[in-house]
Amino acid sequence: MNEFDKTYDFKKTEQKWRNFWEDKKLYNSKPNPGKEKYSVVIPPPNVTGVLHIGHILNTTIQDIYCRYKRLKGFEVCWVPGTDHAGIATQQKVVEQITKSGKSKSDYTREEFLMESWKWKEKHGGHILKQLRRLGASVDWSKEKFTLDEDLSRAVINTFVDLYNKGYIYKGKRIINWDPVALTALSDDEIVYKEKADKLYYIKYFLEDSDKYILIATVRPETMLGDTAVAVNPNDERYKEFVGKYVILPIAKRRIKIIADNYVDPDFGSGALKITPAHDPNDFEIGKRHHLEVINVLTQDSRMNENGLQFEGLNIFEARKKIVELLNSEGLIDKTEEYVHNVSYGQKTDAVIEPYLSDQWFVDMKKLSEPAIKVVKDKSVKFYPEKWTKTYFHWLDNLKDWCISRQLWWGHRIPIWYHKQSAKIYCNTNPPADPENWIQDPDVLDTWFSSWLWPMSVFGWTNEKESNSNESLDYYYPTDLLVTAPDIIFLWVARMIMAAMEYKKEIPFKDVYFNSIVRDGQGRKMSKSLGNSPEPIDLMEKYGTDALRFSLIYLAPLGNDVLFDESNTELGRNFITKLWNAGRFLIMNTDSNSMQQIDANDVVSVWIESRFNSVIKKCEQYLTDYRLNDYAKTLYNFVWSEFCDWYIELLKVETVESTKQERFNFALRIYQNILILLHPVIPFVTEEIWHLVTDDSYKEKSISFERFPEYIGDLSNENIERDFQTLQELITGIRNLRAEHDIPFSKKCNLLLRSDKTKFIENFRRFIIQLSNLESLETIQNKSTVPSNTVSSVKAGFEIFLKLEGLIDPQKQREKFEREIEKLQSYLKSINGKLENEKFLEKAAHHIIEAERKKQQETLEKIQKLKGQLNYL
RNA sequence: GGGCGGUUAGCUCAGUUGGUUAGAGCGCUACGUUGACAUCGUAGAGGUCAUUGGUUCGAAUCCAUUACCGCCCA
Repeated sequence: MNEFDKTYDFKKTEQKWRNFWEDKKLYNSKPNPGKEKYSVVIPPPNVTGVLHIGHILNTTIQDIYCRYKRLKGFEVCWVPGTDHAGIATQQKVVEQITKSGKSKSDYTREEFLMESWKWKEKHGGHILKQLRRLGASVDWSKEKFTLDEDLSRAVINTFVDLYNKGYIYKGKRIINWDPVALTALSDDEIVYKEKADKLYYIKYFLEDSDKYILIATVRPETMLGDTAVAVNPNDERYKEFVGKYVILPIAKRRIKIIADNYVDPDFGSGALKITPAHDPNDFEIGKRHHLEVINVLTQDSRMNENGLQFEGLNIFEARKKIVELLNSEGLIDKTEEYVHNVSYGQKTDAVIEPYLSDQWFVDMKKLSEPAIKVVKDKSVKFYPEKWTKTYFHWLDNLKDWCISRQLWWGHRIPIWYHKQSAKIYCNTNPPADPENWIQDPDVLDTWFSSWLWPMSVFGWTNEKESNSNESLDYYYPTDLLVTAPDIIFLWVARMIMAAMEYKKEIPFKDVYFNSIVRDGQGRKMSKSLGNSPEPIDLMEKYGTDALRFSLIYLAPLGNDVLFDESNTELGRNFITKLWNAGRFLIMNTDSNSMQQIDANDVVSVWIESRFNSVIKKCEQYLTDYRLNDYAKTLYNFVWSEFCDWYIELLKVETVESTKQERFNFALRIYQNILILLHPVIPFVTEEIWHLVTDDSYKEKSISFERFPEYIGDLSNENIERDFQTLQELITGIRNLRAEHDIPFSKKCNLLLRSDKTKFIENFRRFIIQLSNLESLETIQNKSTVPSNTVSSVKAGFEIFLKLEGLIDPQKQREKFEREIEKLQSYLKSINGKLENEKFLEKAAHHIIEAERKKQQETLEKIQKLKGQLNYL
């Protein structure tokens, strides 16, 4: 047997148990028809990802459920993996290439992909190593990657299938175009910076009229692509113009004046030039009004052939020339200084151009209907439920999903265009005559593979024969998904859609949206702010279990958690407490045999009753996904009951049972506490488990013990009530001592006035030892007490403490008067209720009874205090 | 602008279907090393539950209003 050191040293143990679990493949799973399964798929982190505190919370929650269900006897399977993160990975590879003095254009697509795979082999999966460190009880043999051969097949087959069903189409859309990198960017790759610009007010004359409308714009160079002028339909100033035409300056084109609610009458002149090719809002307006779309820019942000005499100039030169020309024609009414947000490419620092381009879309309408239904009818349950509102709101306002990305790293779109004809070929296999076709260069959005994840990790490839296999049939649908709420649309909703489309079955039963972890000031953890504590550092400083426990303790269901490094102390201190309790028990136990011992003394019966209710609470909280309550329940029980009271009571010699019986029983309770705590703090509970069990457990893990069961018969209300009285009495005595500055080390003489002589005799030894008394005398109610005592009233007992020195009667009197006053105001509020006829008429019976009882007790206490006051 | 959520002790937060003298951790105060534990023990101080109004015998809890804060979507 190992030794219990004075404090728990996680550095010595964590690695040991991590290896023990992994080497023995304890958490590997295979379909076992004899057992009920519990399956979870990890939200695949990005291969370029590094562990942040949010992952710790997310992973710990999944681990708690996997470990809990294992302890409940389920066949648990937790699948790990990563996604290929198209944009992020490609960026990393480009960075690497740039560092070596080359550029992406020096590589062919194939060469670039080889570099990407090399990068992935070298750096990818780092985050999984970090999750391993966290103790995640995943099945490593099932690790998946979204670019794995079979998962890729699922993606391509799904594209082809949706294309053939007519759900996928190609369309024009405004995207963020980086004119330097020559690629579309996602919104995440853009930074906004404030920029001082000029707002030009340009006169657009009405056709055949000397009236004009003023148009305010910061981008006059795009006016060559204007195809309408829009005003707000409620704007009285322009009502008469709607439906008429203006002549666009310079281009001299005739464009219509339209009315649209989008226009803000208070901005600029209240009239807006509409350039559908160069502004996403204008594009939407253009669609609504069937406007022509005229692109005036090239891919590198120069004026194209539609730029007339300005063709070839970049946007800044063109702007200058156009303003000059307008000025010379007297068409500029005024200019204003204007500060606005301009988007720049994160990497290139180029001004991002909203650019119209061809993209692939999924028509989401039909896919969304079953997805709404299964959440509405609670086949899929959200925890906390409030997120269903966000979910429905999004689905009700669903837009089509743009799935094409101008990248090389990812699943290439299985579309080929015929070189001569306009024919399009869509198939999982390339055309038979590849020389006559060109494949679409784009790849699919990474989420287009993630949305298949709960199916594809179990071997589903969207081929007929893959619809049923041993793994899929056994593990699917999964039981729980734990994820952050910010990807409810990007991921959760789409997984449900894909599952309903292809499996005709939900992908998971429960969805737990974990808290967002913020810093001490409530800011989201972010790399640029540098406010995220490095989880690995915290794990090294406080221990992995301490970090896990602290986060769970602090993260209530549904609220964000503000996390500061010092919070980790909470978990560390708790673990030390738990450790020391075990250490003490072992120090006092001869054998650590695992034999069943029945409680045969009052203290054991009490703790068993208390522990029994803790089991019930823990199970309920786990079922309800109230993890911080689960952690708090155990924290409070271990610290405030097991250690503060039970262990202290254990130290008291009684005649009822031998020391060995008492301590062996205590050890049994303690072992069960370890099992209850194992899901949240796996390392330390495994370590202690091996210290408090005999050699036959040497090769076993606590992970496969049985979760203790709640047994109604073990609850004993009478004994619990007695112990509550005992605790109040002892606290009252200690309190009285503290009030009179009697150090705890000094033994006192005590007198209890009460008729509950039997109670006092039963608990005499406990009262004496836990209050450190020299003597304990009992006298009947109404007996007189010797002078030179200080007193108080607690739990229905009158407590008299004999003092050696002089007593200050004035101080005593004031104390009593204060207390009586407080009780009387309390009594008044109770009387108020009991004298209220409506209360008596309408309140529930047990509420009234409780008030009567309170009234009675308060009256008695006041009486006793008054007696003591008079006695002074 | 639309949607969702929050406001309880100095700080961070619990408070489950309305019925407590409104709780916890940290911090604070006093005392303390009795053979598990100073990463500790014992005791204590500290709150008009954001505002205003309503429903009710009874509101931190339900409804409405206002103020402030946060998130998502445009």
